[in-house]
Amino acid sequence: MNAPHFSTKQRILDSAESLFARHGFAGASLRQVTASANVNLAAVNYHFGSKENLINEVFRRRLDSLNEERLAALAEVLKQPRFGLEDVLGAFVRPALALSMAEDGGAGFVRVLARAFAEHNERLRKFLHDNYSHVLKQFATAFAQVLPHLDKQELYWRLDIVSGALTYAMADFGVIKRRPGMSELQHRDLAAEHLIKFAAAGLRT
Amino acid sequence: MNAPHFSTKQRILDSAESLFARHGFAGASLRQVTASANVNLAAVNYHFGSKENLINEVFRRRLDSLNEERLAALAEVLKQPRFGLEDVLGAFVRPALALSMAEDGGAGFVRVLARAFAEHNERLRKFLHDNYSHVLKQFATAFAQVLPHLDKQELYWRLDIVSGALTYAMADFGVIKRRPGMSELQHRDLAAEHLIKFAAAGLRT
DNA sequence: GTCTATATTTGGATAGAC
DNA sequence: GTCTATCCAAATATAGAC
Repeated sequence: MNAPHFSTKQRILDSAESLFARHGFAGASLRQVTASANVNLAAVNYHFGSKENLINEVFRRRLDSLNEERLAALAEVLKQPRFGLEDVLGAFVRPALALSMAEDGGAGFVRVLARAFAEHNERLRKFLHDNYSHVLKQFATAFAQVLPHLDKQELYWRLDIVSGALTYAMADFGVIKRRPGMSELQHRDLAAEHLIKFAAAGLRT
Repeated sequence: MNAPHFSTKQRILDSAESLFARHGFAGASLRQVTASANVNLAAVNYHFGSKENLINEVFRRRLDSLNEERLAALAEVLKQPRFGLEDVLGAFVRPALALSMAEDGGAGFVRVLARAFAEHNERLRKFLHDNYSHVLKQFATAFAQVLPHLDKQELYWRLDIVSGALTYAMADFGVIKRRPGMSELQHRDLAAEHLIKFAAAGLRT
């Protein structure tokens, strides 16, 4: 009859994610994090070594699965004989949107992601590049196929801007309440449609 | 033969703007700011009273004129017998885009603005609301005229999301180098066109 | 693996001389 | 208006008992 066990590490990650979303990486202190997680201050350094590494692990926990889902969705799209810009965008947007509307705190993480874009932090960019650049690469290849008129350099900066704007928008979408009489799924699909149309306009022309 | 005189206050504001853009409000310390401005540490509290108030003044210095320009551009639009969504968006986007491409450090400020959106900081939101809510209000009225199918609540959250995404995109546009053989003005107009199309897609439907 | 206690650094703010 | 010196709070990190 015990409550399910949540490890100290898990609780630290949950609290850190939530506090980083609300106050930023520099703005949230380890004291706030450990207090909110009901663990001892020293636990962070024991489990993660440093605040910097804790930040990395907050990203890794969600990005490993999020990016797997994105790549799986992209693989499905690529199987189709004819696919368009909206299909590729869907593979990028839908998994993140699902996360931003999840019950388990995923909404907080998307806001952390949005912060990471706004920060342009060198150290963080390096970590993300080291661990997930293959995802960006595969998407860039797919985008190049459906946007053949853009040269490589132009494509890259547009993707950078559009993914940032999209992430920002998704971070806010998590907060939007759905219309009464609309199912969770309908709400998500409608949001995805809007976002995809939004992003497509930023990439085409 | 003296170099033009820049006051201590000006230099502090310049340095603060640049450092807030790069490291965030919590991430940039007053020691960094004063060192970069070549002024004494105590000067910040003498001239501004507190770090919090320094942040406010960094915003005020640019937003007063930026928002004036936006309102003037909007007034021009409203004079026209028939105007559309793109016209209203242009009045919002073009002055900010000009700032983001200015020589005098305005690019840094647009990145500070983007951070403010990502932060969702309560105190900062209150300051911006207290000082500039009349601008948002006038634009919201104009947007309501060209988007009559959206109810008030829906319009408001869309404006919030779109203006955040736009600001994020503009912050990055400042860094984009223009194509060789394209004038400064052509480059800016092209960027504005893209951004307006981008935002229009997020608002229509 | 978790705690208390503490070392060390850094940051915001102020007092008081000039 | 500007400087030096300093106070005090808060932060990261670690040492060592349990």
